[in-house]
Amino acid sequence: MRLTSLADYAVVVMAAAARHPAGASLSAGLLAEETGVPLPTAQKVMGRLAAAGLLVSARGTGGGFRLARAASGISLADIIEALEGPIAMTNCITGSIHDCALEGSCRVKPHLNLANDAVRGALQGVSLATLAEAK
Amino acid sequence: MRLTSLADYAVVVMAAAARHPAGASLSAGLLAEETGVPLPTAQKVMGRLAAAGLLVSARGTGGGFRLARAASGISLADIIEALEGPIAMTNCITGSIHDCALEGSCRVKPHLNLANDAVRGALQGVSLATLAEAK
DNA sequence: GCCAATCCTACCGAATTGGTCCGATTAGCA
DNA sequence: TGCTAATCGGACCAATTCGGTAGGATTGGC
Repeated sequence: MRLTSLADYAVVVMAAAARHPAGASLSAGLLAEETGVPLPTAQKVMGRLAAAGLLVSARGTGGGFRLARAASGISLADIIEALEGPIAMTNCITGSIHDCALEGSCRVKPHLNLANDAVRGALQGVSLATLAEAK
Repeated sequence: MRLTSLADYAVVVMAAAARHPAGASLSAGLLAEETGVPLPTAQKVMGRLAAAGLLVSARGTGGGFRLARAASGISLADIIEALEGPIAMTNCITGSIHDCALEGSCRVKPHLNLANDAVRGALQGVSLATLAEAK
């Protein structure tokens, strides 16, 4: 139940980006310096955030990243899913993967489904706008 | 945000144990057969559950495990913590570990604290008694 | 006193993660 | 119009943790 450090960095970087005026072009170097995140790591994190559609990237001189949508429309769950994949406590939650030998006879799965929804809801309830607030 | 497969197995095994009469001596082999969990894995999982105080172990012939307390007094959070350690989304949540270079200047930590409490609360709200129900 | 059953500890291979480096692309300028 | 500088994008590599296995220690029964 711990998120990876890359996801952790992603939250910090996104919060820093949200403090800038909307639409501004933010390079990985700038945000790395503001947050203290090592530059190479920031690059990787922002690349994945862009691939997930949370950031829009522009290459070349003067390029950089900007938020794909308003900070209030991005949730903590969105950021975590961008780095770690779907929020699913167990493999059997996501309908596509079926590598659990117990599937079918498992008697706790329905209950875990409810618990998973509760966790996911808690993370979706936190918006990036909230995370960017001063304190 | 995904729990390890050992923690997943622990939930299944504990739920199976909770379906037996309270106080009965349950060997790892019995529960492994009932749940479909491989025996060596079940042994390891139950050993950790005993170390965490959720199960009480007895050695020797006729020995085995039994729940340390009533199923209604054991939460999903307890089981997960027994296998994975404290439920803390980030390292900086637990007061003892301080290996984050951003600490002190990090501006999102207070918000993550709230999110972490929400997740933990969701898991503490699910009792083993509920997990053991038929469906 | 011996034997069988059971739990406990230590070890090993494998997969994911975290980090680094180099190449591809674009805008600006001479 | 060609060149340079700046930036993103993808590929590679070491390290940590996870999952599984095997052997040893302990206890109760015959």
